[in-house]
Amino acid sequence: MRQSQLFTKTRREAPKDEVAKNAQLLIRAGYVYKEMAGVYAYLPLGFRVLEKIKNIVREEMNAVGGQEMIMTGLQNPDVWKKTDRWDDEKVDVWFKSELKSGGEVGFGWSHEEPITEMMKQYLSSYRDLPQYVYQFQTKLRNELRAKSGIMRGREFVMKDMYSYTTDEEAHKKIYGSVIDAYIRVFDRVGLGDRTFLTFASGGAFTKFSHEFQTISDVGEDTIYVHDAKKVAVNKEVYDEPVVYEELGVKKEELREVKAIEVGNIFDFAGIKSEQLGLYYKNEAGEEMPVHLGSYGLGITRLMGVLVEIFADDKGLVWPEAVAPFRVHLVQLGTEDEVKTEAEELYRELTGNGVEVLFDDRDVRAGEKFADSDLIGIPQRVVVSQKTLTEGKFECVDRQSGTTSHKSLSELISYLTHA
RNA sequence: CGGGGCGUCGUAUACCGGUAGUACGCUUGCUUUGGGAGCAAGAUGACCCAGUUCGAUUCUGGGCGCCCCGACCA
Repeated sequence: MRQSQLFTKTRREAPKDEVAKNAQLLIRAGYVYKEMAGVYAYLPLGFRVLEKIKNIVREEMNAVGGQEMIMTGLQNPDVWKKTDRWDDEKVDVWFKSELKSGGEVGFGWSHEEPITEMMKQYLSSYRDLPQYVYQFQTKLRNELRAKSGIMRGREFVMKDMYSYTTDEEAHKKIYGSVIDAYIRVFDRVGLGDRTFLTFASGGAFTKFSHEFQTISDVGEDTIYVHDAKKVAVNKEVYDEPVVYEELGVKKEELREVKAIEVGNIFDFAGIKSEQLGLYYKNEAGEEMPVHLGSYGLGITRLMGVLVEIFADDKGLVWPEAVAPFRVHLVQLGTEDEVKTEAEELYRELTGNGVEVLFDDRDVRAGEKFADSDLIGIPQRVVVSQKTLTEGKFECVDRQSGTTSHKSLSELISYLTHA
């Protein structure tokens, strides 16, 4: 993409009321636009990052047998009444509205009820099971207080998967597979070494749930990590001896850190199915509740976490797997030779499947470099008289700052194989 | 929801009970071109409502919005 055609612009300063690093940088670099408190639009650059993250998650969910679909944003109150979660006293994040034709609707803050209700149409025999379905949905939550930029908004994108299985045993199998899939997701986006499978409170349904917590000072949670075993315990269940039995670790071996929840997986067992009436017939013809598991992963929050963890004092630094582009091609100067070479390189790279943001604007070098640093694309390739005289291009790694001079063929092989 | 803070061109930031200034951005022109350029000329602003006052962007009250701390976050 040509930067001269990108409608967003970078800014020198962040709006004064944005304090969160993720919001400051994402707004300054033109990735997001704040519509209102806790509600952000994702502009072309931000959209590309989201899509990169989603595609990684999508691949991993498909790999464990997930079937992608999409539920509705508007929800039927009747479904939630069956599980006693329509009442504002029970769920305090509801957005609700009235239909002009009469009656109420809810705005989806979660989807396990509607999906399970829907599944009654399709699951009736053990032969229909197991099924794993997932979606990327915009969740709407009437949070009392939005905060931390895109980390905790009233509107955010989440991947939620649901597993429908015959029994505990089948459930455990997929549950374990999803844990592995999540670990791969966090590895792939570059957070593997600081993201921990964490024991947490199970709420009303089970004794424990599992969270995926990424160590970060901006986190809202306190967890206790066991580095060798790569597991952790959330403070909320820290004192329960059962945890240590399950984990097989000693309390003294843990260290306390701040962390942010990026995923949460949950075992509903048969409870929700019983409430909603989702039963199947087993081989003996007996009616059994379908065993439900729920697997959330915050897509937009993950993007915020990546900003918080990798950004430096010059701006964003994207891990390659989620960067909006692979290469920031920067043309310096407007001489014919430079222009021709830059255009040629742009064609060559895109022709070889490399995603390129081409800064073809007629602005000064300092501004281009500053913008390039701020936008945070992994590789910067500079085309200028300075290196053209030796037939080379300057290549700068955003994260390390390492600079090298490469010929066209070296550059293409470097960018297409690395 | 409890507590605190803040609303001035697009952004940031001054000042003031009496013509609202600066920087960046934007428009036009010339120069400049490897780390957010220079000169010149422009365009653009007081969140809303009420009160006090000869006069309110400024003071008072209410509303709305935004941020932070806490609570909340199956």
